[in-house]
Amino acid sequence: MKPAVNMADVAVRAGVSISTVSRALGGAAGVSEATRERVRAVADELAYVVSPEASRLSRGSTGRVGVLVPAIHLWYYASVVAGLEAVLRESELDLLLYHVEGPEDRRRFFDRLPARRKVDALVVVALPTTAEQHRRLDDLGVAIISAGASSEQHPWVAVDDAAAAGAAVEHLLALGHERIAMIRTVEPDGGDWQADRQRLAGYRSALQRAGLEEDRDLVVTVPWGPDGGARAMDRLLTLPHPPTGVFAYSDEVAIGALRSLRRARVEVPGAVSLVGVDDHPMADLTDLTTVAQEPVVIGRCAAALALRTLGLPVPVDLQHVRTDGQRLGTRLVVRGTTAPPRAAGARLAPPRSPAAAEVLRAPRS
Amino acid sequence: MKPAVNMADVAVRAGVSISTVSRALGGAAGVSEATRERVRAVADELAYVVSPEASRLSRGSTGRVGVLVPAIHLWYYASVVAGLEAVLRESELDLLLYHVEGPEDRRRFFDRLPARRKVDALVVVALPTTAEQHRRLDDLGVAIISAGASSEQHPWVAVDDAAAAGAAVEHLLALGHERIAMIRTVEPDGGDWQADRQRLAGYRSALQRAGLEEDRDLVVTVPWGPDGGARAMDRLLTLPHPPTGVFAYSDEVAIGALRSLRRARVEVPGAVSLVGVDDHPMADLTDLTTVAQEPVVIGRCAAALALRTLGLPVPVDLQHVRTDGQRLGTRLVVRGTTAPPRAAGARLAPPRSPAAAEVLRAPRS
DNA sequence: ACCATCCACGCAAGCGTTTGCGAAGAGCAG
DNA sequence: CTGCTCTTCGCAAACGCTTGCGTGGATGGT
Repeated sequence: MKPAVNMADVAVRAGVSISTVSRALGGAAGVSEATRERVRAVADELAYVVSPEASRLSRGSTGRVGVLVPAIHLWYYASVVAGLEAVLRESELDLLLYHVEGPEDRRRFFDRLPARRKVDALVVVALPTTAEQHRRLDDLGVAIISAGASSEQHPWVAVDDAAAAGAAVEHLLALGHERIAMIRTVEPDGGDWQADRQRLAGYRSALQRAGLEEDRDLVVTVPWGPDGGARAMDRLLTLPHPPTGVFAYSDEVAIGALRSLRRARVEVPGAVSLVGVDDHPMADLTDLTTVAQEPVVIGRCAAALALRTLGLPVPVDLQHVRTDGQRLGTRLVVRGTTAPPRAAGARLAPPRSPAAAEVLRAPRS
Repeated sequence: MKPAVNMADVAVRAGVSISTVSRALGGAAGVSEATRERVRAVADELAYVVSPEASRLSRGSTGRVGVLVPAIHLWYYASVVAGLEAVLRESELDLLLYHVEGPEDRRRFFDRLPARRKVDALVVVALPTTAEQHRRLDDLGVAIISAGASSEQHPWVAVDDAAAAGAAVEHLLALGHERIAMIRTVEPDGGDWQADRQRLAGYRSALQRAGLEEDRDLVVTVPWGPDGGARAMDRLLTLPHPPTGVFAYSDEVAIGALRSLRRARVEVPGAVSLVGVDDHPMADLTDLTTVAQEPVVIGRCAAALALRTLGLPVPVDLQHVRTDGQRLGTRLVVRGTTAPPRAAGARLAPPRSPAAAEVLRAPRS
C-alpha cells in the first residue's frame, strides 16, 4: 500500500487550489490552458489518479455498469460481455459482473438486488424474467438495458429469433425436406426464455407458410446443452417415421445431436440434415450449417444504449443504434450438415466435397 | 431515479443517531440487540442500502476485486471468472472485469493501470507478463494474485502444466507410441505464456525419461486455436516420417487437428492418436482423450487467496488453499482418440467400441 | 445510599472529491 | 484614469458514511 497521493498533494505541488486541480483534471471549464497543463504535468509526475469513491460520492454517479448474465462460461454470453466491456472501457466506465446461474440464483438476485446503488445502469442479458421481476428491476432506480431479448419497457437490442429460425427451416425446405423436426430447450424448473419461444414460433410459421402440418412428435423438448441435444436426437431417431431435417435451438444443442447421429451411424447430411443457430466457433469445426448471430455486436450495441441513457457520448460507429429497440441481423451459413433428403431429390446436388464446404464457409471475422 | 433513502432517514425513523444505524447495520459492537433489530426492521422497511461510495470512502477500501483476463470468451478463462465470481459474491465483494486481449491491450493496461484505486486486489489470470510489467503491478498498491500460472512474488494457484503434459505423453508411450509430436502455440508478436512453456518442458522430459530422442520436426508451433491446430496437423502429416501420437497444447487446438485428420481421411485413433489438455466440454463431444483441469476451481482458489490477503474470512471449503502457491491436480481422461499404434501392437487392445469409450468417459461434474 | 463499572449511544471529525458562488485580476472602451 | 465585463481561481459546503471519544444512565458491589 502506497501512501496514496491525493488531489491536495497535486494542488500544493502545482501551486494552485484543490478546486483548480479538480477542474483541470476533470476537463471542466474555467481553467486557463496554461494552468491545466501544469496541473496535468504534476499529476502525471506524482502518478496521481482521482479516488473514484470520493469523486463519485461527490458527483452522485457510480461510473459503473452492471451486467446480469445467466452463464458466463457459454460462448454466447461471454461474447456479449466481451463486446460490452470493450466499449464501456472506452468510455471509462467499469463493468460489474453479476452471474446468476439458474432459477435459484435468479430469485436471490431479484430478492436482494445486490446491485443497488452500485451501478448507473444494468444490462440484462437474455434472462428470463417474470413480470414481477421486471418491475423489481425498477427498484434499482437505474437505467435497464435488455441485451439479446426484446423488451416492452426498456431499450433493447436483439436478433430476430423468429426470423433466424425461419431462415434455418426455410433452408431445409428449399433443399426439399418435408419432415423437419425441432429440438427446443427448456431450463428444468426454469423461466420463460424468449429466444426459445421465438425460435419455436419461427419454426412453426415457416412450416405453416410451406403448407406443412406440424407433427407434434417432431418437436422435442430437452434441457439446454449438448447432452440434451443428444438425447433429443436419440428420441427422434426412434420415431416410427423419423425426420430428414432437424432444426436445433442452438449450435451446442446441434453438436450434441450430431454426436448421437454419429453413434447411431446415421449419415449426415445423407440421411439427416441438421441446422443450428449461433455460429459458435464449434460450428465451423464440426462443419455445421447454422444461422449466425454476432453476440459481440449485441454487447457493443447494448453498451451504446447504456451510454446514451446515461447521457454519455456514444462512439460514432454505434450512434445508429435505436433506443426503442434495435434488431440485429442474422445470416444463414451453409456448411456440410445440410443437403437434400435422400428420397426426395435424385441427386439434386452433387455430394458436397470438403472443398465445396470450404468455399461456403463464412469468412472468419 | 428514486429519491434515495439515506442512513439519516433510517436514523430518524428508528429514533436513533446515524452512528447507531451504521453500527447496527454494519454488525459492529456497541449496539444492544434490541436496537439493532429495530434499526434492521426500519432499514428493511425503507429498502435502505448503504451507499457503497460513501461507505468505502470513509472506510478506505473499495470492496472490489479486479480480474485481468486475456480472453473472456474462451472456456478456460470464462470458467475461472465464474469460479471467482461465485466466491467473491458470497463475501459481498464485487468483481471488476478487465479484459485485455492481445499484446497491444496488455501494453495499454500496464501503461495506464486503469484499476488504480478501484480495487482492493487484482487477480491476474494466466497472463504473460514481462518482469517490468510485474513490477508495474506493484504500483497498483494492492494485493496481486496469480491464477493459472505460478509466480515468484505473489500468491498463486495453478495446475502443474509440466506434469499434465507428462501424463498425456506417458499415456501415449504406454500405448506403445514412439513417434510423438507436440503441437505448441504462441501468440504472434506476443509474450511468454507460462503454460505453453511448461507443457513443452513436460513433453520433452517425458520423452527423455522414456529414452527417446527428440525429433525437432515433431514439435510444431502455431498460433493458438483450432485453426492453428489444423495447420499444425497438416504440417505433421506431410512429414516424411509422420508421428503416430500427437500431444496438443489444448483441446481447442486438438479439435482443430482432428478436423485436419478427418479431412485427410486419416483414421483416429487407428493411424494417429491424439491427446489434448483441458477437458473442454467439446472434448467430451468429440470423444477426445485429454488431461483434465478444472478452471472453476482455480477461480475459487484464487478468490480464496484474495480473501485471505484482504484479511477477510475464507469459506471453510477453501481454507486449505496455500498462500505461497497452490498446485491443483489434473487427471488423464481416456476417450476415443488414443489407441496403440497400428504398427506397434498386433492388436494389443481390441478396437475401442463406442460403448467402451462411454465407460471410460469421466463422470460429468 | 454511594461509588465504580460498564454498556449503549450520540457528537463530530474525518474520508477525497465536486461545484456554486464570490473575489481578484486582466483587458478594454470611453 | 475610471468603470465595466470577462476570465481564472479559491473558499467552503456538500456527498453519505465510519469511528474515536465522551457522556449519561443502568448495574452491581459494599
